[in-house]
Amino acid sequence: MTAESPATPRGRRADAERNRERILDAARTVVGEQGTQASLRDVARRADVGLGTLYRHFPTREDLLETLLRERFDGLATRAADLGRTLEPAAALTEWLSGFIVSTGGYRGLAGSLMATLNDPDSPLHASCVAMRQAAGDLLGRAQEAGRIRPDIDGTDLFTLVNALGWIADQAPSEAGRGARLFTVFMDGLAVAPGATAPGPAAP
Amino acid sequence: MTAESPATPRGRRADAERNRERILDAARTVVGEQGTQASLRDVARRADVGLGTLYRHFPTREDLLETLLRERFDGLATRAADLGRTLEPAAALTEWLSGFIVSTGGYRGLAGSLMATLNDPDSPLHASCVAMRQAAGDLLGRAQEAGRIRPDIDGTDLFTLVNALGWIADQAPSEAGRGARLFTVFMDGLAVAPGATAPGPAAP
DNA sequence: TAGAATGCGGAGCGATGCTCCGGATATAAC
DNA sequence: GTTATATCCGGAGCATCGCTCCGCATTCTA
Repeated sequence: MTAESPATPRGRRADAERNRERILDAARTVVGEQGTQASLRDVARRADVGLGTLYRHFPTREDLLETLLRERFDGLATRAADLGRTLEPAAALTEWLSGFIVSTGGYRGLAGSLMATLNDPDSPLHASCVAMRQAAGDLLGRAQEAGRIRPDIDGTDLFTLVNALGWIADQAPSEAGRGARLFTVFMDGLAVAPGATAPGPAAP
Repeated sequence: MTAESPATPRGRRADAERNRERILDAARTVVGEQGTQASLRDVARRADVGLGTLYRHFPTREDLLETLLRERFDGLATRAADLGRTLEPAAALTEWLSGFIVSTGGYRGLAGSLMATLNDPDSPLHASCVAMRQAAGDLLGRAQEAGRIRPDIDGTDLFTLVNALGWIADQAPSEAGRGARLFTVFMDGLAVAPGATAPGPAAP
C-alpha cells in the first residue's frame, strides 16, 4: 500500500495533449471533406496517430464532433442573446437563423446528427442541441409576442425547420441560390397567420 | 459450332423468377424496418437466398429500390394528372404534396436518396425522380398561373421542399403532429407573395 | 536516475458492400 | 427418358468500417 500518491496526480502528459490537438486538426479537415460520417480511421491516419489513441481521446464519434463544434455552438448561443438585445424581434430571429445555417453549413450530415442528438440525452452533443433550441425558442417567443411570427409553433418546430434547411443545403451544395430562396419561403411561412393553408373553393 | 440455338433462348428460368419475387418481398420488409440503408445481406438472408443471387438480380442498391418504388411513383404521377383535372390548382397541389409525403414516408432515408438521385443521371431511380419533379412542376405552374402560389420558385425548389418535409418526418417518427404542423408552415410560405421576409425597421 | 502511472499503437472481432467463379439446375432437343 | 448447355445459384473472398483490448513505450515525479 505504498502507492498512495500516483506519479502523475493531475495534468495530462504533454504528448497526450499534443496528440489531442493533432486529432482535432485532422478531424476538422476530414469531417469538412467527408461530412459527419467520415471514417475515423482516416482521421487517425491524417493525424498520424494510432486508432486506439483516437478512441482514447474521443471514445465516441459524437465526443469528437462535440469538441469540434462546441466553440461554434457557444458562439451561436451568445449571438442569440446579442441579437435579442439589439434588433427588433423578427429581424433578430431571421438574422440568427441565417447565422445558424452558415455556422453549421460546413459539415455535411450535421443537420441529421443534431436532430438525432436532440432526442438522445446520453449524447455529448445533447446539451448543445438543447441550448440551441433554447436560444431559438427565446427569439421565437419574443417575435411571437410582438405579433410578427405565427403563434402555433414552438422552439422544437423552429429548430427542426432550420435543420431541414441545413439538410437542403447538404443535398445540392453547388446551388447556393436555391438554399437562399427556400430560406425566404420558410420565413414567409413563419410570418403569416395560420389557417391560410386550407385551400377552400376557388375564389371567382 | 453446333450451338446455334441456345437451350433457353428467351424467357427467364422459373426458379430465377421465383427468387426475384422472394428478394423483393424480403426487401420490402427489411427496408421498411431499417430504411434505405438496410443491409443487403439481411435482405438476402431473409429471402433465404445467396448474396450473389441478390446482386445478380439487382446489381445496385438503387436497382432494388427502383423496383420497390416504381409502382408507388407511377401512382403518384397519374394522381398528379387526376388532381390537376378535378381540383382547383392550389388545392390540387396541396393534396398531391400531402400524398407524396404519405407515399414516401414508409422508408427512412428515402428523401435523401431521391435528392441524390435527382442529380445523378446514371441512377436507375433518376427517371422516376425527374418524372416526380415534372409532376410537381406542372401542378405548381398551374397554381402559379392562378395566382395562388408565389411565382419565384420552380419545380426543383418544390421537389426539394417536399423532400425536406419527408426528411423531417424521418427525424422524429414518433411525433406525427409536428410533421403536419410544419407542412402548413411550408404551404403558407408557398402561398404568400415574395418580399414579406425583409424584416424592415421595427414599427413603433 | 528509478519507478510507476499514463498513454500509444495496431492486431483482432464482427459487420458491411461488392466481385467472382465452380458447381448445381432447369429447360430444350432428341 | 436422356442428354447437352445455357442459365443461375451460393458463398468464399477482398477491402473497408466501427470499436475493443492489451503488451509495450513514454513521460513525469521523486
